[in-house]
Parts: sequence; structure tokens; C-alpha cells
Amino acid sequence: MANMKEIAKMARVSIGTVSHVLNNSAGVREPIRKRVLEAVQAARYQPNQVARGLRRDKTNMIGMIIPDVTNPFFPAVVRGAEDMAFSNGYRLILCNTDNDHSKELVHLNELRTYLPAGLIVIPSNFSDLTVQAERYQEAGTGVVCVDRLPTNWSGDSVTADNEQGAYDATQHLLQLGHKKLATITGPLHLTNAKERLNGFKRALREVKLSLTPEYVQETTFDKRGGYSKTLVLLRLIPRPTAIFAGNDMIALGSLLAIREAGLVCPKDISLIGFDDLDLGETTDPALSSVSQSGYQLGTTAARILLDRIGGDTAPARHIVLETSLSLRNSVAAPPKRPKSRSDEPART
Amino acid sequence: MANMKEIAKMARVSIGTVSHVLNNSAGVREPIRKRVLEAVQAARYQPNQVARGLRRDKTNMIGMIIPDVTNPFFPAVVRGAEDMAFSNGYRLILCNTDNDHSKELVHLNELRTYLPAGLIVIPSNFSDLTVQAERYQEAGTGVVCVDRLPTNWSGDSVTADNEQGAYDATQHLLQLGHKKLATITGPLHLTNAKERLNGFKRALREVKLSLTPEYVQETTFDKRGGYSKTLVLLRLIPRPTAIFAGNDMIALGSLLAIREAGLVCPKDISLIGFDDLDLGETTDPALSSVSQSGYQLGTTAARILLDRIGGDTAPARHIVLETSLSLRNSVAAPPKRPKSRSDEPART
DNA sequence: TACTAACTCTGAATCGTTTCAGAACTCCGA
DNA sequence: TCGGAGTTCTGAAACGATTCAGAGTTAGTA
Repeated sequence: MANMKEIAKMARVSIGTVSHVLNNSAGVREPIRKRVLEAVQAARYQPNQVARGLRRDKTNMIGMIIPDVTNPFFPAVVRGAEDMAFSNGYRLILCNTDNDHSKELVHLNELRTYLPAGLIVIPSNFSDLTVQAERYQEAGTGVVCVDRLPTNWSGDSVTADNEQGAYDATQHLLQLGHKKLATITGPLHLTNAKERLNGFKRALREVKLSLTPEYVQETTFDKRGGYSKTLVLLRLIPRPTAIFAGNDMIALGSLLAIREAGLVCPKDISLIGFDDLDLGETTDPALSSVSQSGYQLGTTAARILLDRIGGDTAPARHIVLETSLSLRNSVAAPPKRPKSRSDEPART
Repeated sequence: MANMKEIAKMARVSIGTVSHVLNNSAGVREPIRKRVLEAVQAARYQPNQVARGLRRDKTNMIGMIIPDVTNPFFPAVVRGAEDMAFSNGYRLILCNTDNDHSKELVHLNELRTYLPAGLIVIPSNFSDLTVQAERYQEAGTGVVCVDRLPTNWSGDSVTADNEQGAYDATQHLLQLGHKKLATITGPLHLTNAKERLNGFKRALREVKLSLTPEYVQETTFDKRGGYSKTLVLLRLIPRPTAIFAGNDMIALGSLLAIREAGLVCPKDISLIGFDDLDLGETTDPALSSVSQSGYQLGTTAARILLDRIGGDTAPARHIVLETSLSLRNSVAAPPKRPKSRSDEPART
């Protein structure tokens, strides 16, 4: 592959001049500039990014650390980040942590040797990136947290308005007349799960409904968790008439459990999720959900990083994106005569 | 960050010796070796991957070019590749093409300047990587194609046994007694779509069923395509009693169209997809599908690449992974009295 | 002991850029 | 014509590793 020295020779200029033309890093008279560009064209020259990275002590790569690209919510975030990065000349290095804090640390430590221009992180369970992130900051490398935050995270962040989204969903259920509302939350040490629970609670508090502790079930953010906790909820007396699920995967598990218990959603029990994943459209009934844009989460995070790379040294930004309610068929008014059916425990 | 020179000074050896210890590239006596390793420990030294990459003319990054990480099938492939790469000390650079051939070319061209150790590509529509791939091969960089192949691709490849999987699915429908089988294929210029159609045809041929041309509909590999082509199929007289969908996204669209037409799957019409995506479990009815392991596709591709990096110069390998049938509830015997219902066009 | 072969280790060159100090040139006014 | 201020261009050093030729050391044999 051609290198700068060859271009310099072809254009009969010094190697430094070639660099200056390519980077606009110093004035070069038009005729010379043109000669260089022609040589670049002729040789189909492309600067070696690795050499450039070494010299600049910073490559055009952005590290992206996420729990698992296989989990349906995260690819949208990745895609958003990649699009924004790519259109500004940056590439994405993708790392999966499986929500394993120690694997996250390994990635954090080793990625630094690749001299990334920045880092986008969706923290793992029990993540505490603070120490590692500082090491990056020292090297002038920005770190942005997305979707959920480690405790005490004080750096840049982009999240959805989880609290408000959950509040809106809960309020919608209340307006339909539901009084017995349950929720299945994600792991409450994750900020997004906790915020969603807070929104749920606030909505209840506002209408002076007291919270039955058994109506709040904590589990992992997946189908299995939703399934088993829904079985628990369905056995309670009185049985809840509506469930707010911490995310759509939990809601999917719920749906299966409800079906299996011989109940019908939304006639017997209403269900609403969070994330508004595509797969919620094809369930039966189609799943209502709090919609948040993973894609926008990704683009925004990358945007912040690009600003930091460009020299923005303003204090940490905490961007909170709005959510909206996606109403489909999994929500309805509560059953008319609760005494006749819904106070009985479900058969399981 | 500490560099080799500092380690050399700390261990009172030359910089070359440090390198030899770290890479086992020459014999070093135990006491010296130990001194070096202790210095490495003490300074928490990690070799700069960018410098190493420049010198070696090859980094430990693997480029991965896929259509769209947001499409539910691909993340599994990415994850498989990442796991295999990571556990061998390699990182993944992820690039999305949106099935756009020109965007694919851009990625192909620009990735080379990052000196990747190899490339894993899920080709875009109308992809022809041959020329680009040769440029990589010349630089000693392997390129592996996954899932589908560009026409005339002669390099390494990993695909599922699309033909056999489709054959199995179709045969299953035949054994249930279906005679009026339709298929909705993906874009037939994609090898995987074409192979699946071939498998479908072979199964029909074997039982001497002739193929009605209108029963074969080609579309894009997505929900919308499945939806609209299913509407077409449902209006045919006689109406097909079973549909083999080119992938699960098409099948999902089919399911929606069937429901909307007032028909019931599988009572009125059976449906079977391809890919066995998770989301097929939560539809109603749960979707039967030909199961292929995207994850294994990914690990296998990365494995081949690692072998090539390790110096394997054997002729191109074409690995074909087995599929299996995942039977759920979307398939049943054809309706008993075809005359009474299924010969009428569906209301739409 | 002397010589050779084998083994260790060193240090400089190198990879392809960027960047900095300074050389060379241009232009203008006195 | 000369001086000096701006411009434009050059060339070498630097980034941090790998690697190669060769210097230095050790061990073995006659």
C-alpha cells in the first residue's frame, strides 16, 4: 500500500507537506496543494490509521462496551452510535460484558492500549467504572455512560426518562380504572430499574393508592424472570388486574405466564412493558409499552463523545431523553365483576 | 502510560529483551526473564497495541461487516464472532452496510487502513467483494463470508445448510398432508434465499407435486414483505394450506396478514419460518421454524480467520452448518373439508 | 587451554505518520 | 537594492513497539 513517502516523491514535495495538505495543518500554495492531491488520487493513497494513531496518541476508534448485543434492546443503541461515529470518520470497537463486572473491567483495561478516542459504556450489573474512567479522562479520553449509570457516576451520561415513562404508563392504567396494580421490576441496583419503580410509585401516590408490597416483584430483565414473577403475582389474593413490567422482555414472560394460567390479556389482566421493542408488535395481544429510542441514546452518546474529542471541556452533561406511550392491545379496563373471577387465585 | 523503554530501564535490560520476554520470540535466561516480568507487574505495563500494529503491519482487530445489527438474526453472529475473537486476544470492529453495496465498499476500503488481522463479512445485496477481498488477501489478510455468499465467491465461507433446512421444513408440511404449499422467499439474488427455494422445490419434486408459479412469491427478508406477499397468496384460488417463509421476519408478517384476513393459523393455514429467532416463541401461535445457529456461524467464521492468521494456507474452506426443525404450534394438518372453506378466497 | 558452537542479550533500524524548528522564498516599502 | 515580516516548505525527531545482525557469554570438546 502506498505511503506518504511515495506521495511526497510523486508530487516532488516533502513528506511534511503531504501531511499538511491532508490535514490542513499549515498553509500550502494552491499549485503545490494540487500536485499533492493529484498524486494522492493517482496512487489511491489512504493514510495509515495505525501510524496516525501512534503518532497522535489517539486513534479514530470509539470503544463501545455493552452487556450483550444479543439482547434485543442494545443493538439499536449500538447502531445509533455506529452511525454517528461512522459519519464523522470514527469506527466502533464492540465489546460484550454479559453483565459481568469483571469482564467489563478486562475490556476497560485492555481497550486503553488501542488508544480509542472515546468510550461509550452501558454499564454491567454492579458496575463501578469510576476508577477506570478516571484513567481514561487523564489521557484525555471521554467516557459516556448510556441507559443506566453506575452508582455515583459523575461523568457524561445519556439515559431515557425512566421515571416519567413509568409514571405515564402507570397513570394510564389508573385512568382505565385499575386499582390493583402490580409491577415486576428489573434488578433494583440498576438505576433504570429503580427509576421505573419510582415512577410507578409516584403515580400510585398521586391518587392516594397505597402500595401492597407483594405487588412489587424484583427480578432480572428477561423473559424467564417475567414468567416466574408473574406466576407469583397471579397467585395473590386479591389478584392484581394490571401489571407494569420493567421492560418488554419481562412483559413477554408475563404474557406467557398469563396465557398458561388460563387467563386472557387484556380481559382479565392488563399488561404494559417498557422499551417498545419490535417484537411487542407481533405478540397476541400486541404489547403496549413505554417507548424509548435506543437509537437516539446511541447517537446522542456518540455526539457527546465527538464534542469531547473536538475539545469540549464543559462540565459533565446528563442528557435525559423523553419517552412516549405506545398503546396497543394488551391494556384494557379492569374486569367488571372482580368478585366473580379475579379475586380467586389463578389455576397454575 | 508506561512503555517498553521504562520497563527495560527498571529491569536493567535492553528494550529488545523486554520484547522477547513478552513475545517469547527468543530465549531469555530465567533470572532476566523474571526481572522483566516483575517490572511489567510493578508498572502495570500493557503493550501499546497501536505501536505493535504499526510495526507488525497487522493489528489484533478483526473487521466485521454486516448489513444491520438491528436485524434480529445478525447479533447472534456478531456475538459468536466476538466471543471467539476476544478469547484469542482479538477485538471486533463492527460496521453496518444497510445492505447497501456502496456503503459496503466504503467500509471495505477504509477498514484496510486500520490493518485488521482479518475480515468477517455478511455480504450486502448485490455484493461483489471479490476485487476488494483480493486486495486483503494480497496483504495476507483473510476474509471469511458468512450466511450468504456473493456470486462467484471462492474464498472461505460459513453458511447454514439452507437447502436441506428448507427441504426438511417442506417435507414436514407434506407429511402432514398438505398439497397446496406456497413459499415466500427472500431476494433470490441472495444465495441463502435461493438455496431455501431450491430445498422447497426438491421436496415437492420428490413427491411429484408440481409447483404452481403463483405459489412462489419473492420479497425482501422483512415483516412488511411477508405481510404483503401473504395477502397475495391468500387471494389465490385454490388458497394454499401452508406457507414456508424464507425467514422468520417474513413469517411474522405472514402471521399478521393471516390474522387480519380472519383466518386462523394453524387451523386454516400452516406456517413455518427459517432462523428460529427468539421472538418466534412469543407469537400466537408460537412459530415453527428451521433452526440455524447464528452464534455458531460467528464462532466458526472467527475460528477460520484465527487459523488463517496462524498461518493456515490450505485451500478455501466452505463450512456448511446443519439446521434442525423447531416445531411449535404454527403447523398442523390441512383443513379437513377444503371445498367448504379453503377454496374460497379469503376476505381481505 | 584453545577453539567452536550454541545460546543470550543488545542496540539500531524500522513501521508511517505528525509536528516543530527553522530554512527558503516572496513581497513590500524605504 | 536591501531589510524584514510573512508565508511556504523542508527535514528530522518522535510515537512505542518488533526484529535483525551481531556482540558477548557460556558450555562443550579435543
